[in-house]
Amino acid sequence: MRDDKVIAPALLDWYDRHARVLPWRVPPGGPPADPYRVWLSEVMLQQTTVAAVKAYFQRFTELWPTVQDLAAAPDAQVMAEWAGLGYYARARNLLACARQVAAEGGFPTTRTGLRALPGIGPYTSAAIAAIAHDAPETVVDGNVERVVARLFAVNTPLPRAKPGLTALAETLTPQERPGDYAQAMMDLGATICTPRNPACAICPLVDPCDARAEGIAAELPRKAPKQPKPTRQGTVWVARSGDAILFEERPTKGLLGGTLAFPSTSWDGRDLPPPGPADWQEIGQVRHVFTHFTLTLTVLLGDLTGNPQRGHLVRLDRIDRDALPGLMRKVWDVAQAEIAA
DNA sequence: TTCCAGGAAG
DNA sequence: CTTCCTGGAA
Repeated sequence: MRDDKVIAPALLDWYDRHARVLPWRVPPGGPPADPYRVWLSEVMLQQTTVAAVKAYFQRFTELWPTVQDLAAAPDAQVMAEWAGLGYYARARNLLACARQVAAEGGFPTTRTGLRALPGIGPYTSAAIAAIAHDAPETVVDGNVERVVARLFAVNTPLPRAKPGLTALAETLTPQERPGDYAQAMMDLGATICTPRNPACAICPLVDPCDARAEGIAAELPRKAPKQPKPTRQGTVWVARSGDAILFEERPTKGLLGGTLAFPSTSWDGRDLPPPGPADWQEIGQVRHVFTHFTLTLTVLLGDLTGNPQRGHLVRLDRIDRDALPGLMRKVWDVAQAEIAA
């Protein structure tokens, strides 16, 4: 019978030598990390890769070094700085959370207290408690699910396996250095125990790993088959008026909520009229893949011949491509190419 | 070109 | 259980 007690010490020993160096990280065994920086990085890392987050984290901490600074920022500036990172509800929750924390004089120190804040769920609450306060909380992200599924050779497919994997993960969390341990688990998943070709030959946990023993490490965790994505259609209007272009804020709830956009139909079958009178010309199409559907938008360009029905005009030299979400950047690029031609 | 990884909210 | 995006790998 395997002794699970060897797992945490072996992993911590590996982490002391191989911890990833990241802008929001404190070295192994170092002083506790700043809760604000841990929180900001973890929220950005929700559903986002480390590589994509780095530049955004640098920029945010430069603009807003403390949670009080962020709390005082205007909504539109935060949305613009977040543009391109995706899942824009995170940005709205980020600001709501910052304001609540600033009003309360600082971050809660317990997982339960953190869990009550906007945008902080089971993963992020455990991560902040463990990393910033060295609390013995069990952090379970996609990396940890994979490592644990392999260590215990769990064949149940995700997402059904999740509660069991969490329970198994909890049995491994040490009382010593739980913060470093949490980061070590995630580093192991990100660099050694990878989804496709796990580097078992250099893994510090190769010895106790059941999946490795059974030769099924690369097949775990198993996943339920996924449904095909439907395709949706829509129309987007790039409306010119002299040296200005028509934009509008999307409603705060729903897809691309609160972001800056070109006026468009609703994409769910409901037809909306053009934002104003113009001789609309079709100039191309853009394709964009969301989590649950693929969207094809037909791009129309036109010069307004009357007052727009909605939105507001932005002068060409004031348009900031980087303040647009990915889909609207594609639309803008199509329009730019046409305007230049 | 398609496939896939990656948490929270309602 | 459904709704939320993007970029990097295959």
